[in-house]
Amino acid sequence: MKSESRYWLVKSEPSSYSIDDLKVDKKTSWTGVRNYTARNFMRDAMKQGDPVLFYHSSCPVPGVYGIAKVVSKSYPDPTQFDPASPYYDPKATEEKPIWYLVDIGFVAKLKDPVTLDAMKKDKRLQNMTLLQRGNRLSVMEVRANEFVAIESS
DNA sequence: GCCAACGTTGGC
DNA sequence: GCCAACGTTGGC
Repeated sequence: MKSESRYWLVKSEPSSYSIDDLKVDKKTSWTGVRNYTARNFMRDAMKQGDPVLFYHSSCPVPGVYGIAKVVSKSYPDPTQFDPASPYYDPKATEEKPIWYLVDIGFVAKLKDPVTLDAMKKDKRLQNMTLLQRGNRLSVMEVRANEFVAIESS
């Protein structure tokens, strides 16, 4: 029996990694997430094939710029073991990793991004986690209807 | 560059 | 286990 997909949103600063970078790379490992809630989503809940909204943050026009999908099972984030990496975590060991990630694959770039401003004005999106006050999660779940509303707009 | 909101750390 | 201090995020 095939399980239902869940829907996700990942944030990235386009100056460090944009939807155009993902289009070129085809897929990338989502390294550097150092928040337990976001880690738990990647480690425990994100499954291969799950659709993902690709959100650009900290840029002139924040918003959803593309569609991606989960293309791997979860596995330990290798940057936690690398002393040269800004994401190095001295408390993590190969035997007892702390941080997990999934690979994200390119699906499509939106012809017109769905801007944060437009999302705030869309009645269908009022309950989105992204729009809740003070939310800073870099990986979060999206409801199916919200995903469709954004993908098809 | 400012600042509100939030997560994490560490002293007690 | 509390909570103040600190660091980070991210929109503006």
